[in-house]
Amino acid sequence: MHFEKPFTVKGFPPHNLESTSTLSMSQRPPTTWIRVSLDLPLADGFDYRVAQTVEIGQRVIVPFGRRQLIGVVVDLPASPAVPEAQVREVIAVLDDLPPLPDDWLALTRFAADYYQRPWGEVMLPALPGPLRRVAAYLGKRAAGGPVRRVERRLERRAAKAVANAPETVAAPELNPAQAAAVEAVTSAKGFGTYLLHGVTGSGKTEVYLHAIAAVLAEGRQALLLVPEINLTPQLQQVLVSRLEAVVGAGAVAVLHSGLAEGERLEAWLQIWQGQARVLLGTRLAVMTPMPSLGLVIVDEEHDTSYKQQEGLRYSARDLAIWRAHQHDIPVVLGSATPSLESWHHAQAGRYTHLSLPERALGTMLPSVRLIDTRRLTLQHGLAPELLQAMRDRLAADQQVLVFLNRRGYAPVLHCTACAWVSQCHACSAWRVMHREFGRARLRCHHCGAHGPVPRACPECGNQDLQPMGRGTQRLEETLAEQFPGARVVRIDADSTRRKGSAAALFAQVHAGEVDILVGTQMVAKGHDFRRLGLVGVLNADAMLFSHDFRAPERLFAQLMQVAGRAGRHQPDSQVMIQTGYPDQAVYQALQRHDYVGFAAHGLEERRSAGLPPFTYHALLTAEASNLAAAIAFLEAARNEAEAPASGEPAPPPGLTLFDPVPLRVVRVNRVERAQLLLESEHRPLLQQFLKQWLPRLSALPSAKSVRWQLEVDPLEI
DNA sequence: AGCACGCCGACT
DNA sequence: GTCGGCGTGCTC
Repeated sequence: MHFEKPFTVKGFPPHNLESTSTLSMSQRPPTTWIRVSLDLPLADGFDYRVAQTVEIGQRVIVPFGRRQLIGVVVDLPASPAVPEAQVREVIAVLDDLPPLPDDWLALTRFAADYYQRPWGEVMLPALPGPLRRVAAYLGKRAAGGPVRRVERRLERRAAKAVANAPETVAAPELNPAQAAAVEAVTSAKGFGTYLLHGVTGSGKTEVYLHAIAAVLAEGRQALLLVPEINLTPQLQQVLVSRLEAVVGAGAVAVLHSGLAEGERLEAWLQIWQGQARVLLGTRLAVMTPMPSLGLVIVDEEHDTSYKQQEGLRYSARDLAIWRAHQHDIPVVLGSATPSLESWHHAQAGRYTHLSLPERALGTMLPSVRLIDTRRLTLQHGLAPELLQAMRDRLAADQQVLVFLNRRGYAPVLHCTACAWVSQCHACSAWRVMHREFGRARLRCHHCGAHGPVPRACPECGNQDLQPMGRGTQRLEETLAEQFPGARVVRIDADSTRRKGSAAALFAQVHAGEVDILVGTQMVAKGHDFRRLGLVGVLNADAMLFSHDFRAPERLFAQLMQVAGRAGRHQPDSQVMIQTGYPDQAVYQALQRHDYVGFAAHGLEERRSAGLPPFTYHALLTAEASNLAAAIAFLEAARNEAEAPASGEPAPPPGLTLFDPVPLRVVRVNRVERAQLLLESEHRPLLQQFLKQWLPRLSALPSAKSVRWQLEVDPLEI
């Protein structure tokens, strides 16, 4: 995202919990009408009557039909928008918190407009659960409300706390490129977007730490976003050890969906009050009120996890940039493989490009070797050259990582006598063969349905059913056979399902108790394996021919990331990629560690094809029990745009509506899905069109028989 | 989205 | 005779 004009925001003095329950009921006359936003897909606001003084940003409990809901006061209208007889009385005005601040209201309002959702559907889910649940206030166990509960917990903890000052863990010296990056960010005056481009191991984290320390020294707050929960513990540790010694214990707060509700509320309050000064969190943290925000950092900015995939489909990275713009402060986007969107902005000079060209420890990047599998006989899917390299590395007491982004034992089971395959009954997908406790089972990765492996083919009775292809379980089995002396461990979504087991498995690897690590993309991010000398990549080609135009970009980022696990401490480390298409641009660029060349090539393709970042997309998706109904709705939606029924404007020139098409996996859980893509070179034009088109879609007769939703800036089409 | 009302099929 | 299926309609 890019913004031309900065705008100013009112300052927010830190709030103090002590004063909140006696929020000043000033001398002003009582309010009569309030407009309240609720978490409903209906309208932006509903009007109520109230007999006391109420401020914008306060939360209220209101009757809605037979229900009671918590909403946020967004306006104090002179008169209600509906006849007075329809207007009901507010049940309670909540004053356990100060009114939500103006800048937070503006942020959520922007997100609601941009992503085309009612305001309340953005605001309320952005609040910690207890603050938006009526039962937390009116229920039997409310006990003064959730905020009071957190206060009491903090008091108890403070009474018990022994002053354990963290030890001035010394900051390592910055290399010149790091120092220049820190200087650029810390000397910035006002809003600016900084694209920090540095390979894995080049020391981006150190730049973040210095920049954060600088804003803390000014008495301001910093927001650091990471793509995944898994990445918070190690970063939290670093932040605490490096920063809390300087600014005091409790300065670092963490927010992600893995926290219990109470913990989440506590961190959220600490940040809003200004007691906590650094917020480390996943995408949801971007909506936390921060009264003295001075710096925003988005680590691994290219990561698709920043885009929420349900409900409000927002991009936390884009909202983070908007927030920095709103507060007139710098925002740093860090990545080894920036998204082409961000790279394009940097090339055009809208973002400041900061580069960390070297590995901080001075070690070399691993060499990348492409193994052309077309004229090779593979042994259980492994090239002789890779097997030999593995033997050599193991003999040298190094670790080996084999990356295969496909979990399970085999992607499909098939009958050797007829055409039967293990198809899912509810989805248009194969059931994947898994080995669980020594027993084979068939599992659908889309709907989760599972069952035993049939003894004989259900079609022809043949008893010889064979797994086709291989997943991580089968690879683990093969490697255990091929390397009888080696300790093989598999890390994927299946082996880490139980809470804490991922951490335990990674700890084993770090402790050197593992020789060969088999893993999916779970192992690609963040981890620094000291003895790792070789990374083997299997079956990456699958992603090469995906229908999605972003697939090559994603493959490149993923393989760079996996490759980055190697050689951070081993001087002669190597990456071996098995491929049937070694001439593909992605692989050629990987071999040269050439992000810049790859990005230039990718952007040129995007430009000539008229794709983002040169155009903007919105995607209308429909689900129904049958595909025809979904398509019919999308056709009606397109007709409504092109030949509007009742004097509404036709779509402006410069906007393209494509044909409705089925999704790649058309049926999931007995629901069939299709989509309609909208494209424009001009973002405001697309926005304007959507705003007046969406209400008309709700009025279509076919809208009632399908479930539909609109996504702005979809990442997958 | 909920939650009601409402009008037709198999069961304590 | 009721429980319950989801169609349709309303919520400041």
